[in-house]
Amino acid sequence: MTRYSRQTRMLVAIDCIIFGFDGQDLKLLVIKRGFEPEKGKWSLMGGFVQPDEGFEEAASRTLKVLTGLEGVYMEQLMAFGSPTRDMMERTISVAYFALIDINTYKQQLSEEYRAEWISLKKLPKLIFDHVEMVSQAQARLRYKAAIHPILFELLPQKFTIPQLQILYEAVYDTVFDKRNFSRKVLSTGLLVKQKDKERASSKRGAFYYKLDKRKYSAKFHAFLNFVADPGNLK
Amino acid sequence: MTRYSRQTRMLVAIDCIIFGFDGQDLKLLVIKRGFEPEKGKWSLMGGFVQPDEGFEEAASRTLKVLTGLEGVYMEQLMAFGSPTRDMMERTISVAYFALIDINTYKQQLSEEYRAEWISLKKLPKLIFDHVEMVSQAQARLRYKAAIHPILFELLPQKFTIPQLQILYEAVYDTVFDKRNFSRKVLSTGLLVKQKDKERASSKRGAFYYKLDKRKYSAKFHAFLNFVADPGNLK
DNA sequence: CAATTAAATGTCATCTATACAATTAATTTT
DNA sequence: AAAATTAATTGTATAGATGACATTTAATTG
Repeated sequence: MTRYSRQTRMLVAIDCIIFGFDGQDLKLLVIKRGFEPEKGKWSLMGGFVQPDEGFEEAASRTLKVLTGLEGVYMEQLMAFGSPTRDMMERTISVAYFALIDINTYKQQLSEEYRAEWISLKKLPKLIFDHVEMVSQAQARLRYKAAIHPILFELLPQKFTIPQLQILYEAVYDTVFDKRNFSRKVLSTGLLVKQKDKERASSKRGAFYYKLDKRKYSAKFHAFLNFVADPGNLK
Repeated sequence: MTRYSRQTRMLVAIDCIIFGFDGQDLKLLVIKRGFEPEKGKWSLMGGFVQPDEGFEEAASRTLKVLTGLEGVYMEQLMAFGSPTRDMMERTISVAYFALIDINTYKQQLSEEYRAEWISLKKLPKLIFDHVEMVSQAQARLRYKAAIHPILFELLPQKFTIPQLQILYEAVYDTVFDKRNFSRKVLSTGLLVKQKDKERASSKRGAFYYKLDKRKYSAKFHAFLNFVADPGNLK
C-alpha cells in the first residue's frame, strides 16, 4: 500500500503526570531529564510512542520502567501539540495522569532515573509545557474527584476517615467540616468498616475502612457528589 | 540543532465531531470521504495537522472549510492512537467536538465536501475508528451538559423553554417533567425573558429567552446541576 | 363562542446540604 | 489512680433542592 503523500510526519510522545499522596500532601513524580535538549532539568516521565504500540501501552510501559508499577489507575488527559513546545523538533505529546499511593510503592522507584516526589504547592520549573500539563491534570483531578470516587486510588487498601478527609482537603486546598464529611462519604455505602484501628496519629485511634470493590465498580461511573460545590470553594 | 534520532515519526490528524440540533433531534455532521483509502465512505471531517499549526488551529481551519463557521464552541475530546486505526499508515488523530445550531448555519455548508447531517439514532458505518470517536464524544456531551450550561451552544440566540427541554431530552434520550424542568433552568438565573413569543409550534406561543452572557461566562466553569442524575436515567 | 392545544404557574412531601455541639475512647500527665 | 488531654465518633435542627403531581391561562380553530 502507498502512503499519504506530501504530509509531515511528527514525533509522538507520551508524558505521565503521576500524582501521589503521602498522608499529608499531594505530590508529583518528576525526574531529572537524562538527554538533550534540557538535560538535567526537571521533567515529567515520558517517552516516544513506538511504531507498534498504542498510547495506553506506551504510558503503561513508561510507568512500569519508572516505578515498577502495573495496573495503576491511569487515564488520558489530552494531547498537547503546540508547534513550539519542543525546541528540537515538532513533537506532540499525549498526556496521561496516574494516581498511586506513595507509601505502598516507595521502594520500587527506579534509582536509575532519579525520580523524586515533589510537592504541588511549590512546583519547580519543568521543561517544555510540562507545567501546563500538570496544571491541567490537577484541574481534571479536582473536577473528577468531585463526582467520582477516584481519590481512593491514592490511598492504601486500608485507610481511616480522617486520612481520607486530609486527602480531600489536600486536593481541594480547603477544609471540610469533619461531621459532614464523614456522613457524606459513609452515606455512599462504598466503605466497609474494619475491626482494627490506626493508632499512630491519635490516642483513641481511628477505625480502618476498606473499599467495597463491588460497589466501587458499580458506582464509579455514576455521578455521586463527593464534594458539594467544588466550583465554589474558598 | 539536531533531531531526536532513531524515533519513528507519524502522521498527525485531527477529526471533528460536529453536533447539531435541528429543533427535534441531535445530529452529526459527516462527509463522504474524497480520497483513498476508504474513498466514498462516510467519515468525520478531518485533516492532517500542518507543520506550523497547533491542534486547535487545525480543527478550526477544518471546521471553517466545511461549514464556513468561526468562533464555534469546540473542545478537545482526546487523542486516538491505535497502531491499526488507519490501514494505510500509522496515523494518530486528535478528536475535537463542536456544537453548532443547525438552522442558523444551514446554508453555509460547503457543497464541495458533500456534508450531511445524520441522526445519531441510526448512525451509519463510519471509516476507521470514527464510530468510537462519536460514541465517546456523545458520552462527553452528556457528562458535561449535566453540569455545565453547554447545550445552549446548540440553540439559536433566541429560544423557548419548551425548545430547550426538547434538546435536553434528545441529548439524554429521556423525558423530563416540564414543570420541574422549567423551574430548574430558570433558577440558574442564566435566562433572560424576551418580550416576543415563538408562535409556530403552539396556539398560545412560548416566550423567547436569551442567555445572560455575563452570567453565562461567570457560571460556565461552576458546577451547576442541569440534569438531576444523568447516571441514573431510565 | 365553545373547544382545543400547549404554555405557564403552584403545592406538598421528601430528601439533601450545611451549620453547629456533645460524647467517647484512648493515652499522657499529675 | 485520677485528672487532663487529644482526636474520633456520633447527633440535631434548619434551610434549600428535588420530584411527583394538577390547575390555570393565552391563543387559535372549528
